[in-house]
Amino acid sequence: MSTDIPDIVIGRLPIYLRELNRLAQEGDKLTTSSQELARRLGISSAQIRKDLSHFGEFGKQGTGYHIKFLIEQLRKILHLANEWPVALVGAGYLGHALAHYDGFHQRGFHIKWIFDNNPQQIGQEMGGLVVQDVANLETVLKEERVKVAILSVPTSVAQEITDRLVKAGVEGILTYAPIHLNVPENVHVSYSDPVIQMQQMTYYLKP
Amino acid sequence: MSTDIPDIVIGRLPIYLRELNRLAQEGDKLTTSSQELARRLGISSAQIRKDLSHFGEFGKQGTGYHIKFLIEQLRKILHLANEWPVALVGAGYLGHALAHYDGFHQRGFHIKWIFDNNPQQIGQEMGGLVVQDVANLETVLKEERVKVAILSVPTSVAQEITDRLVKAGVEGILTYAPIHLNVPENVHVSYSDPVIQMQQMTYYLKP
DNA sequence: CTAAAATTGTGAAAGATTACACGAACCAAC
DNA sequence: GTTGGTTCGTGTAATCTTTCACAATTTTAG
Repeated sequence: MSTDIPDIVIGRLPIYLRELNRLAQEGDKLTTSSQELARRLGISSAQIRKDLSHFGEFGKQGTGYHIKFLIEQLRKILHLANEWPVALVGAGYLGHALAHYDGFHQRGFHIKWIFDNNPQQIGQEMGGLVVQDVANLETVLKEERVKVAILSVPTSVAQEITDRLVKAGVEGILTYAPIHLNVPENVHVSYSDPVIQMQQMTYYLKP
Repeated sequence: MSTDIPDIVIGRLPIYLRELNRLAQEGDKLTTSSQELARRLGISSAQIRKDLSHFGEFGKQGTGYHIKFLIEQLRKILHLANEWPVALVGAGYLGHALAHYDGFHQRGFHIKWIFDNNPQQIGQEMGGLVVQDVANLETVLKEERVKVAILSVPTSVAQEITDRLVKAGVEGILTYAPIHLNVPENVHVSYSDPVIQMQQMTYYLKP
């Protein structure tokens, strides 16, 4: 009931969760249907039902899904019941933007530490936190048992910092560095490179 | 030879291109192989060969691929021969980071305009550009025939700005707003929501 | 109470993607 | 030249993913 669920299914659950939260906030109704979600997300209703069916029977025929109940179920499935403490490495422009983004807090993540190696940055306040010396990375992460980190460092040091994060016990990394990272099998890496996304789009456009 | 190439194949081409550029920069050799690329990117060599075979025969048995030649081919395939002018909408923290990111320029994109609706921001310099009033969005985009835009605006106005971009002729949008955007069929949207990525990872982690 | 409408969960079919494995081509060494 | 080691491109098989379509259940309306 657990490990054989396709990654691609897991990948859609947060999107369902996000839309369900929007529905809950709109506050028009208590329930929704796979069809309504499908219409709002531009995917098929059968896929939504099939995806959810991997985890249980959350709906009711004729009625659909109770919004708040399904939100709770998805939060449990995705291990979002408790807030995840997150370390941010790299306090450049992007790190700055991430530190100030309030979307994390509302959706299960709390950036609690920011690290950089720039003496000009260390000690400065940023998004309610104080930038710490990256030299202390291992100490803090081990002590606080931090499991997830966000990487917004220059490409040249991305692999090196990754190795240090992994050694310090981190098991999930969201990286903005435009390179493939080598990590052990038990560590999950999620990539975000805007240029890759742009280059995928331009294939479909006339120059 | 064109429209029947799977999206998922197109999605990997920029990743190959990125790694090829790294190889070219390292400057050790003139050629590489599907095996070397595969090892460096963590995917199978057969997949790389199959993907490339959709577009032609770029390699040579026994030798592999000429790095610079393959880079040129991929750039053509992805329509990166000429630089794409890009409009950035939203000059908050994230817009700020994007405006200062030099990775665009090096890889085929040039952010040429920044728009915002905040009078405090309008007229200010940002990443070598002057923030313009979003009221002028349509005028500028139509006049300059801008095809791609990056959206870093608050969720509340994302759909509204999207509609305006589409009306002004934009056909590719990279959005950081955490909602699904409704667009006509001919418009391509690429999503980037860090929380979605984090939530996908936490499924695989013990809380 | 009954009939019509809505909606789920799912087995089976269809479709898409990846991996396998091998002939053909090329190179290097002797 | 011939041999041995590489590597590509690709037809086929295997695997994975999506869609279809329908019985079962629930709600709504008369």
